[in-house]
Amino acid sequence: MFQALADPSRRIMVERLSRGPASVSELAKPFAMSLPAVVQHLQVLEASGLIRSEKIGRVRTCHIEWAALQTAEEWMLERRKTWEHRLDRLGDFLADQEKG
Amino acid sequence: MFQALADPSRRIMVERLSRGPASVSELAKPFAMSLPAVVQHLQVLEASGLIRSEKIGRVRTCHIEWAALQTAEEWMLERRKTWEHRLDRLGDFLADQEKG
DNA sequence: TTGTTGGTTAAGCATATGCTTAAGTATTTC
DNA sequence: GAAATACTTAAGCATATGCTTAACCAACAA
Repeated sequence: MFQALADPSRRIMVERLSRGPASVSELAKPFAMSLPAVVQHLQVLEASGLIRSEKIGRVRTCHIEWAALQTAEEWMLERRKTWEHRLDRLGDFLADQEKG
Repeated sequence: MFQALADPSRRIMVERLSRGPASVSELAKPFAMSLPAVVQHLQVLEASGLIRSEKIGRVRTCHIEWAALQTAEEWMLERRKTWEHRLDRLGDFLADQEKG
């Protein structure tokens, strides 16, 4: 999932999709690359769970799967919590030093 | 930066460092890979701004650069805000439909 | 001063990644 | 039904990535 977000083009696609669903060719517009390349990126995003897509007629529509993005956000949060907890303990230690 | 977090080994290193600073060999312990491999990972992390390190005597100590992790977290947040804003507008639209 | 520890440099290698072109296949639209 | 649209499949290719081994260097420690 972090892997999927590692590529700048894919992040742009996610940004676009956070503004609402879009078709493959719509997503391809801002890029100079070929359509198959775009589709490959979308496959990576879909495999990672970050987006979902369904095909109606001949157009495939993609949309964000919010839950997945939340997972990544939670990982960050978890790191920060640990970090802050550590700083708290350090603060307690320093306060104890002062007292004692 | 997302690129740096894309690798599982590097994420484990960041997790370890969120619990406090550590030396290179300390960070290497949980891994089966060679020391140069670990150092290469640390170089990627440092280049991305996620960690910093300084060498004292012969031991290099690494610690998290919190600001960078925050940047990634903010990106996620930004996506969610856009998404929620979109849902709000959709809600307004539906409410208007109901009234009209 | 000799060895050990902690890390660094350099070279090489296998696989993964991001892209391309060329040739399909369904669906509309005219 | 012919042409255009919206992808899809397949093959190939250049570069990046993650790792290895082998040698090296600096700082302690015995």
